[in-house]
Amino acid sequence: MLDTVADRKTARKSSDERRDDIVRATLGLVARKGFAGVTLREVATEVGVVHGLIRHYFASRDELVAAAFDFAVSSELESDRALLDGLDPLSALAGWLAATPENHYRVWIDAWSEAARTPPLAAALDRHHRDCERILTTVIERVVDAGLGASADPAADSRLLTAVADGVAVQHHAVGVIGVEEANAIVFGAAERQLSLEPGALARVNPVPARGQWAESPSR
Amino acid sequence: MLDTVADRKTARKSSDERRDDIVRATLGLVARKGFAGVTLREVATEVGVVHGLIRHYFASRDELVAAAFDFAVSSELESDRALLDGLDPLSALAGWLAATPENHYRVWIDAWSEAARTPPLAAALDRHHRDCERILTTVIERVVDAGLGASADPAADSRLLTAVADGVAVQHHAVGVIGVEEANAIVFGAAERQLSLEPGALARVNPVPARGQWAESPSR
DNA sequence: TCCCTTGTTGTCCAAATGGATAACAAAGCT
DNA sequence: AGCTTTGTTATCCATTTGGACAACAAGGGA
Repeated sequence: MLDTVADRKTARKSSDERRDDIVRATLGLVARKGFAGVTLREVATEVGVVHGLIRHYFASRDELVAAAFDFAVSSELESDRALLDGLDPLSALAGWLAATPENHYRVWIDAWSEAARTPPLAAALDRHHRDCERILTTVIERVVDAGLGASADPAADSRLLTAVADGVAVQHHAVGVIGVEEANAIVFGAAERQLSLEPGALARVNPVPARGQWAESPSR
Repeated sequence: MLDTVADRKTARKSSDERRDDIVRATLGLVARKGFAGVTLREVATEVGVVHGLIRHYFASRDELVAAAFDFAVSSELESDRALLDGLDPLSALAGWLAATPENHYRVWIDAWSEAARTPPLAAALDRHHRDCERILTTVIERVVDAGLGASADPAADSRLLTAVADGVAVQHHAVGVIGVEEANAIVFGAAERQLSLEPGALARVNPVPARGQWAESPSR
């Protein structure tokens, strides 16, 4: 029998592929509806399968959202490591501090509120946050080593700038009182002042390297 | 007949009183379970009534949580205004920037994530955020007028310090990577640097005036 | 005191959700 | 080709939730 287009709908996907689709769809749904708003049936619909199938891959709804968050954490970390290498210190710093995409940050804001009620999520959040601070610390040290700026305590500066970036992201993504240019201006300005860079050093980095984010399921 | 203890359970509360109880209980529940996790039945149980009664005061669940959030915003704003008056500039600044209570901030973090899906909540959040920035701007201007510090652009400094405070609050309340002393130290340090205060000026304010928060239903 | 307003309860209902299970079908192995 | 594994579907179920409604009872005004 010919392998017609109509046959594709019965084509079975490999286990890994399907699992990946489900996780990605879940993550996208988390960004739109929040952790508490994710529904097995909605995930299934998005993937194009019956909701019972999800049970075949994940023992429970909690396990599913945990897997989705883990995926977000690791894929982000992966792209972050990639960002670090192969960029001059100032570009790396600017790229790290620049505003991240909408759905990207929504997941984190949701994670902040859900962490209090979901211990495994809290653990993953803690891990991710420390990783972020550590990465920024390294970037700061590179800037200092290159003689482009100064920092008496890179770890402390990293913590402060992380707070600024998060707070600005809230103003930008959640509250919506500032736009992306203004958000970047505030964060860049704070970093320049804190690290004794020449004013405008970060704003001049162009184009600002964009931090990665998970891709929507590519097969749909 | 005597007004015995047993009679109290049949005592009918005034409309305003009951409504207030419901709103307060809802707000407490929002802090613990998040906006999406609030259930009419749970609110009713906490207040000690049947869940159907809530419908008598609020047309829908959405209206209830909106009312609860409005209450949080206004009661906070009220206590904030009170904080402003009758305090010297530095104490006001320190009191404003100091870490706020746990359940207090949980509501805001939840609001950040829910605002994207609940327009009225987004509106209230926007209003509140601007109020907060304006209040801090005023405090900064008082500090400058008193000759205790400097600010080229109080509104911009207010925005930055608000971001720092929010970001630090996330690290403290949601992620839990820092304690309350460390949180205050970071925010105070940032403010001292940004406003050219003498180092330690804010940390020396003692006792730091505590910002108010809504009270749990007092009748229970 | 009678009555009307309204705070309050108890109960019912349809919809949605997470989970369980049995039948089925596509792959892969021998 | 037969058989086992496992991806997949179609249903079923118990539970929870927001909402609707009728009956009741406490207060307050005439």
